[in-house]
Amino acid sequence: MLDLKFVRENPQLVEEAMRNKGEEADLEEFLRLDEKRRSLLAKVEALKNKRNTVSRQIGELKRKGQDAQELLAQMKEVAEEIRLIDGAVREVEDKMQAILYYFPNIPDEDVPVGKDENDNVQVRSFGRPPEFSFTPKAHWELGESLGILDFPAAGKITGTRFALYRGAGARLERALINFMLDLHTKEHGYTEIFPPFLVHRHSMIGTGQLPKFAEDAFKVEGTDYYLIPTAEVPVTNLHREEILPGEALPIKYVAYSACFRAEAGAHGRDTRGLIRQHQFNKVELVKFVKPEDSSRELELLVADAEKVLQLLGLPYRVMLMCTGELGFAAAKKYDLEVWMPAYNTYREISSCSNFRDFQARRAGIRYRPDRGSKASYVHTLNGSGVAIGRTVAALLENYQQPDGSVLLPEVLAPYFGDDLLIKALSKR
RNA sequence: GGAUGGGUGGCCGAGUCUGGUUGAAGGCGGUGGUCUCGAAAACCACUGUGGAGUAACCCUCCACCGGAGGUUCGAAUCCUCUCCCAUCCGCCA
Repeated sequence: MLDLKFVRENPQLVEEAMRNKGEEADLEEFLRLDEKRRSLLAKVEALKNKRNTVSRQIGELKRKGQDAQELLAQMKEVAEEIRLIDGAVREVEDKMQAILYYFPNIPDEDVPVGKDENDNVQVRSFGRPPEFSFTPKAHWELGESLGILDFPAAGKITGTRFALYRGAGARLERALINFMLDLHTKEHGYTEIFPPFLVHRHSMIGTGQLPKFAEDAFKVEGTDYYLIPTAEVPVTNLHREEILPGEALPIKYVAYSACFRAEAGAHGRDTRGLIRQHQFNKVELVKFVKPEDSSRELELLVADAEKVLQLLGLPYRVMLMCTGELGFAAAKKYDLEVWMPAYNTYREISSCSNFRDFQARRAGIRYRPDRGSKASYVHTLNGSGVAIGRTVAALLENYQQPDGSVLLPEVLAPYFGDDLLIKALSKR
């Protein structure tokens, strides 16, 4: 959420941000309502002042046992007038709030202006796509022939866009979660959080999933609970409506969670494999930092996520997202894209964003720079560190052998077990 | 699910029965000062947030005692609804 005063004083910047991000909200109506609100406030506050003054007089008179009938009658009218204008003010404010929630965050100045993925800028890359002496198989083919991924079974139990992992597949998923959590806690200084997977509406609003993206979320019928689309939601809201001491910053959390996404509007895309699921696992990094540090902290966050892929030996590239790909709440975003042999291209495996004070304002997360000084909003950042399902897919495809087996990288041995070769079992 | 007790400023904690200078006693913490070679202690002063007016972080006014309504000239205080917390009982992984 943007600051009301910021919008009032910089309408052209808001306009520009909406244009570049491809977002829409009624800025003109908003500014008109703002004027109306202020004129109403001037009126009603003068009346309230009168009411307060006279009410005090009435109290005084009553205490002395004198008659206050005349003032009482007079104030009855004033009270009615106040009630009317207050109602009007609230109506205007509700409308303003509704629009304010729909203004996107302002992109950083170094974010390239662009429309779609073709305008993203590659920042750097790591590793080389492996060369195969055979035609590499897609991960779902490998997974099925190895007996470690069973999509038909998931379809039978639940439906499309769900996966069932079996045997070594299930163990690999679990191993990756632990590998990433250990890396970020032991090497990168994050504190591990295991959050609730269901949150209420205020949390969803706090991080920006609501009200605008309601159709992307799963809501539990008959309750006010939503299945989290990412651990970002519970973990960022951990400090909702709090004032953090300045010396506590930066705060760095890492959390594993299952993630649930309706994937509305993604019909027909990535229908096969692990790439796009209604439920997937993810290890998420979340930071709360001082405003002056957030640009640097984003770079560090990206580096922490990259470390995962480097250790796993997966080729990837770092992309700086253009304005059109930034998303609603982010001011700047890098995507990590991992090489997928069967797709013959790079696919997103991590998304690292700086939200500046956009989420913090919505969620009321502040800090006190020094003891005794005024509280102001923190900056929040988060990024996948990284998506587990897509990592499994990438490992299967990149480490596949001519005979259809998969040889996992050494670094996973402590988590997966010493036998890193996944072979097809003859059983059925 | 049933019963009871609670939610007040950065924190603790009065006030609610008996509505009226109560933005809210007192304490802690914080800031500034006196004292001191310096520090501690003691003492003094200051110390919430948001909004409107304004060139303005001076000032004036308005709002805020979990949240939303209501009664009233006037609500932290009375009424209704709701959320959360604690304890006990029941149920349960």
